[in-house]
Formats: sequence, structure tokens, C-alpha cells
Amino acid sequence: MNYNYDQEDKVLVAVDCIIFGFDGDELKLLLVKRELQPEKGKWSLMGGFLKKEETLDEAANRVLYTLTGLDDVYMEQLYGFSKIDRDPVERTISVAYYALINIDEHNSKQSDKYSAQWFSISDIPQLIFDHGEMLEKALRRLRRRTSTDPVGFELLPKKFTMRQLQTLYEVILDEELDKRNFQKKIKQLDVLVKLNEKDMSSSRKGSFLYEFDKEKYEKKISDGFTFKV
Amino acid sequence: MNYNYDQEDKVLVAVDCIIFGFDGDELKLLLVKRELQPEKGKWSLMGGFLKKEETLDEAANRVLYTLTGLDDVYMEQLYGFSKIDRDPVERTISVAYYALINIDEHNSKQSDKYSAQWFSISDIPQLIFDHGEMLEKALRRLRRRTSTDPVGFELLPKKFTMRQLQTLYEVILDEELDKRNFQKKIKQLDVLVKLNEKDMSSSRKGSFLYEFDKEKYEKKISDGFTFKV
DNA sequence: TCAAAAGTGTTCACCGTACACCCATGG
DNA sequence: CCATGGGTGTACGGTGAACACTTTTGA
Repeated sequence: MNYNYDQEDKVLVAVDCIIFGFDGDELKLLLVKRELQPEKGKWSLMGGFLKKEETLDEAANRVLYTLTGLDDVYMEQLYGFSKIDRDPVERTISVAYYALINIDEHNSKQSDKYSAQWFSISDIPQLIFDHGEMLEKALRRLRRRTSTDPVGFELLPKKFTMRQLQTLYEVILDEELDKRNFQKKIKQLDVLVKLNEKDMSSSRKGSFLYEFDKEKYEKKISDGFTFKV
Repeated sequence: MNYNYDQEDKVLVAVDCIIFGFDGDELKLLLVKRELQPEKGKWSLMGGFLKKEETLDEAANRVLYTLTGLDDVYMEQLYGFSKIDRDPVERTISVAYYALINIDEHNSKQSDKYSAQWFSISDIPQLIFDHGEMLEKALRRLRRRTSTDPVGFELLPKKFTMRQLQTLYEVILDEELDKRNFQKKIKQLDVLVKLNEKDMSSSRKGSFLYEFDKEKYEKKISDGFTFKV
């Protein structure tokens, strides 16, 4: 029996980030143009290698921060991808993460050091390696999450209208929802604060703005409440 | 820009298997006694290191096969664990898998080369490293799966009674279920075959045996059916 | 005054849940 | 004949889904 692991193989471990945003109209994905061979010039998820002295979560946050300047963002580990030749350069396994970010907040910080670009989810270019597969999985997970946790709010600005929220759910779930049923359900959740303030940009009448009440939400969760949106 | 990854860190990647079984009465976990320092003699999930030329799934199946002699088993990747000092010997990340096996089939093959032992889920000894955390996560995942996919059948022998099936669900979900409602729900799923055969071991009257009809299940799934048990 | 989006309730079908009694048999 | 587990049906409440009209106001 060995008392160390000297004879074991070591491998490169990457993290790749599936970064979702919402522009009020469509679900978006942030991609970067790959700067090195092979597949140079193709679109890719933003990724990086795990360093010896950091956890996967830290690596994923570092990658996200490097690209967007954002931290304190909703992020969740998705899956470990490990096909032998997934990266033709060298054996690399990749742990994918997906992140939900507020697209406006991001745009105010974005540099295009990495030639990053937002793509509509319905119009994604071909991605390198197994990144397409990662995206698929992230989308499925996001859809599932959406109907058990109010993750949608992560994608919206602080103040938003019911219509924006509904549109967001519609693009995530890829189906149309009934306005009345949607509002009923959301209001039942009782985690929104209706502000005394209207957004006048979308109609003459104007629509009330809401805020997500995170504290109330946390409290409900800790009281054993489970959300089903 | 680099054209290779020479400057990147490589790390040890382990897989650890959370192996569930069911003895007709309780949910069980298969553990091994750790044979090397540190924490020698303590109980541990069965694990192994990812080799250069295999995928994570392959590694997990290899580990499972090595311990149990079983392959073709329900197995699912769970999560990547990566705390810096999770393994005190050396920096190692571990991708956990959980498996559902038929405990009888296993017992007929078991050698105790690895001092493996089944433990009731309600009476698990302290585990090494972060294996306790892995188990927690696996249990949560199993509970969720149980109510969206008929995974339970993986844990039962080919022929089983309704009572066994119900008990299994009860121990997984950790709550009592109503016999009538349970049978109604299960029968609605329409993936069981009632056999012309009774199990006489549990009562004088005897109870009918059922088989899971995997083909029917696959067909339903591919027709877009979603299960909610 | 009209166009365009906001806001709002009711009905119905279905599903989950609670609940109790008879059946068959071996001892 | 009786003790034990097996097997079955109904009633009710809650939830999800369908559905249409009025309000506001800037142009």
C-alpha cells in the first residue's frame, strides 16, 4: 500500500463558464474568440485552468472576473467533462460552471480585451471542443432551476417590471406564459416589493417597477418554504 | 499567447463512489476501510484516481467494478469537490459519482478484498475527508431523482412486491406514504408488469410480484413523457 | 380619439391527499 | 377462527390552465 500518490497520473483541469445574460428581450450568452490554435478565431466559452492553490469555485470566479470585471454573481457548478480528446492540445478535463449576470452591469464594465461578445441563445455560432454540449446542459439546468428557485432575478436589473420578468421566464422556458396566471403565481411567492415608481419607457400608461426582496426570500427558505415558479 | 499548456498546473483527479443499496428494509451505503495513512482504519467511500487514458465515467465504473464486480449499473456524476486540503496527502480534486445497485446481486459477487461493508443510511460512521459532504449531496440528489425518474427500480431485485417498492420510496424520501395513493400513482405511470406470481414470504395471503418494464419506460420517455412519482 | 401596453378574476379540470374496510391464507 | 399483511375506491380541496375586458395616457 502506498503512503503517497506518486504513481498516479495528474491531468490538466480547466473550468469553463457558461455566462448567461438577459437584455430585456432575449436570453444571451457571452462568448470569446479563441486566440490560439487549434480552432483559433472560433467562438468559445470563457475558460481557464485550475491552479494548484485554488478551488474550482475560485477558479470559475476568477475566470468570470477576468472576463467581465464582475464578482458576487450567481454561479453554479454544472458538470465535469472528460472525453479523452475533448481538447486536442492535451488531455484536459473541464468542470463547467454557469453564471447569471446582469447584462447592464456587465456592459458598464466590459473591456474587449478578450473580444467578448453577446449572442442570442437562438443564434449561437458553432463552439469549439465540447462547449456546445456544455451549453446544452447549462440550458437544461437553468430551465429546471427556474421552476424551483427564483434565479431569474439574477439576470434582471434591480428594478424591473412584471413584463420584463415574464419575458425572462418565457425566453428561459422557451414557451409563452399567460400574463394573469404568471402574475398570480409570482405574487403568491411574496418575495417582490412593488415600488411607487413606474417605468414609462414601454407604454403610455407606464408599468410599476418591482424589486426582489432577497431577505424575505432567504427567510422563507430557511423556514422550509420551497419555491415552485 | 501560448500554443501549448506547459505552464499550467496539473493536479490529481480522483473519483469517489457513493454506492447505495437496499435490503428490503433500509437504504444502505457501501463503505470500505481505508488501508493507508492518514486516517487508516477509518471508513471511506470507495475511490480511485483518474488515469490519463480514461474518462471520469470510465474511472467511476472501474472503481465500482473493482469493488463490487458489477458493471452496467445506474451511475451518475454528482459534483466536483476541490477544497485545497480535502486530501491531506496531496492536492486532489475529486469528482463524486453515486451508484444504485441491487444489493443481492452484489452480495453474490462480493469479495472482501477491500473490507467493504454495508451501513444503514441512518447509522453511518464518520467518514474521512469530505466524504460526508459527498454523501449528503448524493442523498439530496437521490431524493430529487426519485420524484422525477423511476430510479428506484435500480435498487430492487428484478421481481418485487408493491410493498417493497413503497418501502424503498419511504426510506429514500424519509417519510411515510399512503399505500393506496402510492399504488395509484405507480400504476398510473404504467411501467410495471404484474406477474402471475406471488411472493409468499411476507404474508399468508402472499403479494403479487411486479417487474419494471424498461422498454416501455424508454418508449414513454422518448415520446416526451415526464415522470413525477 | 385611438393605439398600445398595463392591470385584473373567474371557472373548470385534474391531481394530490386523506381516509377505512374487506380479502385471502396459514397456522 | 383469527391474526397478518394484501388489496382496493371515494370525496375534497388546492393548483394550474384557459380565457376577455377595462384602464391609462401620449401622440
